[in-house]
Amino acid sequence: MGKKPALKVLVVDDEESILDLLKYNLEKEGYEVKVAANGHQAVESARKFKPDLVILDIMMPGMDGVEACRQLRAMPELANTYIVFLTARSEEYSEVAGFDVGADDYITKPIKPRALMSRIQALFRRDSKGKVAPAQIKAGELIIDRSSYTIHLGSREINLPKKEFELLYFLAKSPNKVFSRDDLLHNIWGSDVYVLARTVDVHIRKVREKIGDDYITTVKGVGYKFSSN
Amino acid sequence: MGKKPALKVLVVDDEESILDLLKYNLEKEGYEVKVAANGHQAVESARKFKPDLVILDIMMPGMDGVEACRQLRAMPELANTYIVFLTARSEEYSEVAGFDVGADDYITKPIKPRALMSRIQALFRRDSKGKVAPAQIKAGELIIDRSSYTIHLGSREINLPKKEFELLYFLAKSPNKVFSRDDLLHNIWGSDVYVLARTVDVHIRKVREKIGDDYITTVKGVGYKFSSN
DNA sequence: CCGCCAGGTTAAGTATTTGTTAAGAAGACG
DNA sequence: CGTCTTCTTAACAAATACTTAACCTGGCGG
Repeated sequence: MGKKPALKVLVVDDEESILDLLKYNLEKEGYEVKVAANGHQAVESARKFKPDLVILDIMMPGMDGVEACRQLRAMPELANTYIVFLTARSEEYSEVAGFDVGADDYITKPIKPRALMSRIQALFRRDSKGKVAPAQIKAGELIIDRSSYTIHLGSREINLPKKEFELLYFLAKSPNKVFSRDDLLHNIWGSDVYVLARTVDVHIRKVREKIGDDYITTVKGVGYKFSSN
Repeated sequence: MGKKPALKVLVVDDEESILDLLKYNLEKEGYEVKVAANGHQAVESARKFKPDLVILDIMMPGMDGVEACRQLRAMPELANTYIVFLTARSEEYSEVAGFDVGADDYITKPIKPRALMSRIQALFRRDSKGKVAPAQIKAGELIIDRSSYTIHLGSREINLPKKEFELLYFLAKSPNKVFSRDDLLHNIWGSDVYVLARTVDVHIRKVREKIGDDYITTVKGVGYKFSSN
């Protein structure tokens, strides 16, 4: 799984306990979180922070959530941002008002952390589906099939562990292009994972052991490439 | 690529405000929309209109959604039509009833326009991949029969509980394709059920216990797949 | 020749993921 | 209601993958 940069979430509520609860849970899930205590702060923070998701309490002193949402929606740089309302169970009326100003979902208090996290992941999931990663790559005798997560070499089916598979897949996706170890680490391990660059060598070796030495070429002093001859 | 004809949606609800809301949003997305206020109108309209999708309120005076669905499903010309139920959040029981009569999805009120549109697009996207749920799947010694909710392994008939059956069926429907635990949860448990991903493991184990270890393969770090060797 | 550098190879320890079991919760059913 | 089944969670065991470190090899400049 190529890790992506952390998704950014802005949480807006006037109750500090709610902010803490959400911040704690979101960060535990790997999101980058900022908080704001009212509508004005929210709008201001959003402009700089450019969150992927704003969780917005409807009832707040000063600028309320609905108005804040309207202003957020007016910011073109937040066109792809999800806005989710927090409402007390009773304030049903707000749902309607909320969707009118472009909210994507709403969450009723009291907050159930696990359900909430699940829901947020579902929101983002839709988004990321739109990627164009070929499901199958062929090169000579080799077929790399992402949907079944298997490799075929001639008639033989080979099962690679995740990292090895991702490594081979990543290289094969751009044949003949050389990637440095750091490129590979960044793209396959993720930007926030700290492992030694030599780890790549070991994985390369294991892949070669399984598919032969013909497909991955070492470019000394630079890195590795997938050769399609 | 030439433009395709607009997809047709029939919305059935006894509340006019709901009809308006859905019609407005669907048309904005480019769908061709017709509405009906009750089950009878729905069935009648569907016969002529041949919608690609019917959004059907469960609770309606006169013929209710479940019965309407049954009648719609009985129309051969609607074999490829999706039927989605609208339910109030509380009427959980209806889910079961709904799927029994052949609904493809359900949506809880209150309606969240953007989320709903996303979901509908996802439905149609699935369609274009050409997946029509087969009633019977065979693989080696194994026969999975959806209509009787049983499986046969060689000459032995096995009864699986619902979740285990759905899990096996879902995997077998796309042989060799790997699904993450989250994929499985969302497709089998539903999008608003919050259970731990590890729950899937336990069900997988129970299925394996009954049909043997040969059919479901673990792809470490990724998920499970049905292997059709 | 020698020593150095980059990568190859191996093996061991560590970490992560999955398998398995069991117990309790939640439902179904009479 | 009580009983039985199914579902979910938690805990521990087992399997496998990942990372590191150490050593090996071959090329190349001094």
